[in-house]
Amino acid sequence: MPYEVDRLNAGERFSAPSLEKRNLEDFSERLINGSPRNHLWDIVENGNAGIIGDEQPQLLSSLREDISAQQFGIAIPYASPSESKGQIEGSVNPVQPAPLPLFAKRFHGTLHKGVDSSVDGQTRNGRPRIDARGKSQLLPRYWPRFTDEELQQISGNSNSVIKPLFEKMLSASDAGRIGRLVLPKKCAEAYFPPISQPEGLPLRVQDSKGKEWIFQFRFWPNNNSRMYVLEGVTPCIQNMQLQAGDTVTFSRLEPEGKLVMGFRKASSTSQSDQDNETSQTGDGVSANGDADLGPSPWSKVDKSGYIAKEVLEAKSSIKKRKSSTLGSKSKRLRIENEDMIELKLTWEEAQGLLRPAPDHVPSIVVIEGFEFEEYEDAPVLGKPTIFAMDDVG
DNA sequence: GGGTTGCATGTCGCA
DNA sequence: GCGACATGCAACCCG
Repeated sequence: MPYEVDRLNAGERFSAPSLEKRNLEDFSERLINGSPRNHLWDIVENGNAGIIGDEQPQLLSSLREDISAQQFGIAIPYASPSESKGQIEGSVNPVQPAPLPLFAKRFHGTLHKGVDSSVDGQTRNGRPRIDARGKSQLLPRYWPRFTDEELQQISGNSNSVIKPLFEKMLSASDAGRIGRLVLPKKCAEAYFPPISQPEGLPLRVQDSKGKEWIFQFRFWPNNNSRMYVLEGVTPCIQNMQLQAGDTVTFSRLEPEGKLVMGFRKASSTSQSDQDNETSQTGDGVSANGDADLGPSPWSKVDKSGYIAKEVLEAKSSIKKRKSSTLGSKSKRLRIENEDMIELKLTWEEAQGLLRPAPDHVPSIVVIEGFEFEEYEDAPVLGKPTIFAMDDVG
């Protein structure tokens, strides 16, 4: 799959310490805000009917919730009229991946695959428009961290492009037997069809091995807000042998519009980065559920975190879940500490990924003997953009 | 009695 | 202070 890196010159550097706080905030917001709107733009521009066009009548009948859902398909992102309008007006890359994790080191391996400067004009500075400030702002822990291998695996050999949407670490209750996966509100509202009734609607999701699941996407009234959940996820979670602390990822196949659910084992994330070793269970079934699919890309994704755990560990995952002595809070702390380590590493790496926004000349500031380049505008972070070609190239 | 469902409540992080 | 989220728990259902 061809890749491009927007406006990234590895040789150029951006002086991170010189970033003003507001610029960093701007920067992240621009990244974050880009995704949902970009997707809507895809739909509007490409006339993408999502998966509805070829979906089961049963599913169609369930999509009574909203006319927009019927038009755009299950995977429609929710966007307010104003947001939609703003997006249409915007100049975005039609196939730009969804929110880029600011310091996601798993993109690291992709970044040197080439630079295609020909697309610079598509997304000015590679940044989504910056209006709708604060809207659709996803917490960093929900930013998807996909490697190119992961993306390729999900999209398979088809011409589909995969759009990372978000990811979520499974809590104890998510991975429990109740079968309810609490969805981050902003993610749910951004990437799932809008629902007006608590009953919600069925949502068809394809897992990483192509198996399709139907979850009930719904919400509960919660104070004056909503709490979005996916119900009926237990079979899927058990099938994937997930447990609390693991991460499920949501992405979307374009142009089909299919929601794709992947996962990442918590225990393999850090270890895999150190080991750089692929493991697969003895029976040929990797822990991500890719059973005997031949040389699956999962099997070679050393850095992706999609690394199989030992088969015994996998088999005992349910028992372990019950016997886990880690409280959810302490587990969360532990995991977030791991993220901090990851963040530190990636920040160093990110130094090489940042470059100043064009048309900005830095002012040199000397602080304690060190020279810093100070920019008024936020840096541009190179990121892998998957682009698809149509019939005419 | 066990499982499921729907809501309430506590905690935490962010503005 | 408020919103989001994790989880507790009571009500309900079903075998």
